[in-house]
Amino acid sequence: MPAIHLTVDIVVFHMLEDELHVLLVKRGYDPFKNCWALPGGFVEENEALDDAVIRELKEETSVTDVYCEQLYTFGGLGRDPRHRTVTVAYMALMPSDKQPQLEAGTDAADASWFKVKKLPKLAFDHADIVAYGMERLQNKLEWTTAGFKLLPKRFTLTQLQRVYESVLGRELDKRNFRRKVELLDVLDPLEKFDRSGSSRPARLYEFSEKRFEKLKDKGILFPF
Amino acid sequence: MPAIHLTVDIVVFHMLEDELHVLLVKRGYDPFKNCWALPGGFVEENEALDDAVIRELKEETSVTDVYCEQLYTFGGLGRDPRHRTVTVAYMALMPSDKQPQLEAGTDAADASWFKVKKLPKLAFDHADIVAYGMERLQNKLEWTTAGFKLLPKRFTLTQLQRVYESVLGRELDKRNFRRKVELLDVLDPLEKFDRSGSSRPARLYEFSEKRFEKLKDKGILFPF
DNA sequence: ACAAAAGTGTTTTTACTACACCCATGT
DNA sequence: ACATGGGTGTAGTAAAAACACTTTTGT
Repeated sequence: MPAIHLTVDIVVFHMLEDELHVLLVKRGYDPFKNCWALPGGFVEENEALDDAVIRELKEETSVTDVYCEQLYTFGGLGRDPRHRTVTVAYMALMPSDKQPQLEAGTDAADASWFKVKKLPKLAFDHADIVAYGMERLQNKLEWTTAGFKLLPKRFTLTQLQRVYESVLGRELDKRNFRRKVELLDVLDPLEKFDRSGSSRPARLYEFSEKRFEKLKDKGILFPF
Repeated sequence: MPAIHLTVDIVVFHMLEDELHVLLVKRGYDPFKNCWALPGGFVEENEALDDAVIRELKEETSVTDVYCEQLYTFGGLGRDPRHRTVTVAYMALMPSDKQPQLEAGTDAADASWFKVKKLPKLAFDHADIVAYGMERLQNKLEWTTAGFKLLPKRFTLTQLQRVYESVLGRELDKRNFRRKVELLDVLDPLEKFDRSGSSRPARLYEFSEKRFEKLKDKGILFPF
């Protein structure tokens, strides 16, 4: 059998202060020592790919139960200067109410969040992987309910709009956005309000899985 | 290093008699001896993933220069009863004017085309892979110019419509389809006609890469 | 009272759907 | 002359885009 090393790398997206961020770890060892890179690591022999992702996420953020999705497998020669390494890239959507404890893992000296608009130089071909993840997230946003997976359980419509704006990289019209959301009919309005701002309180909403399922039954798959 | 075997499997799509077909090979060895399976094989240590696909395609069909695209990596446990095997699935679009010579490869006793509507039982999880490929092709058809890659250089509008109908699995309105194609403005009409039928000859067209590039410059990315 | 974000409708434009007949050729 | 697939236009409907003011709270 050819000695091909198999790893997973994860683009973890997270909303901080109305801006989309990505989790990076500072590498403690060569190659690319002290360089920022995506969290990830080797796949074990008796471990499914998806389980490797869950394990790595837990090791580096102590967070479980986040949405994960496979992106693409990068298998060119010369990705890793030392070995032939093929990596299966994933993205994860971490809700903004989860408080990840960024722990220095085995081969990670440090970890922190970076705005997708201002990323440092990355190790390996990880810049390509992040770009691919962004593209996927942008597409998913318009076809699926991925946007809600970046928000806490209760959120305001403006928060939701900020997710869309930050991911798509452009401003959206408030009224058209809200009409579209209302038409979708997957949000439950609450009798609670966000009073954290210094202006008129904003109504809080919850995403309703039940209503979303009804849409699918009607054949209206992803009206977003 | 964990002993994980890495393979590629390819869903080769091809139009035959106005119907979408998939290439399958009959396995000569266990596991799944005499069972139909997707063409594919092990990735070599000094070979990029994409090159492995090209090599396998050439070995089994003697065809080169076809459009290939990575689909998904299947990495669950127990896919292969003997080893831990991770496979990177690809799809290929073979134009209907390429005449593949289906050769009995090293581990393929036989090879032939099957209508996607009437597939036999497949080895491993290859049925899942074909289903995934179909889904991808259907999506690509509406957003990209993938449809043209299944046709010969010169084709009639009806041929093009048959591709769409066969991939999407439903009939389309002739006039609406033709208006949409005209609006796209990526076809060059020729002063040649297809006289193979026993009725009025149909005008032949060529896909124009130049015009397609212009669309992209205008920001109209994929109007299909 | 004022600053700051929340909330709310209408019009215009554009894309999508449905639908029926004549045309050019081979046999 | 006739059978066969090629070729063409219009009207109705639904979705998308552009656009400005009033409301409610905290300070």
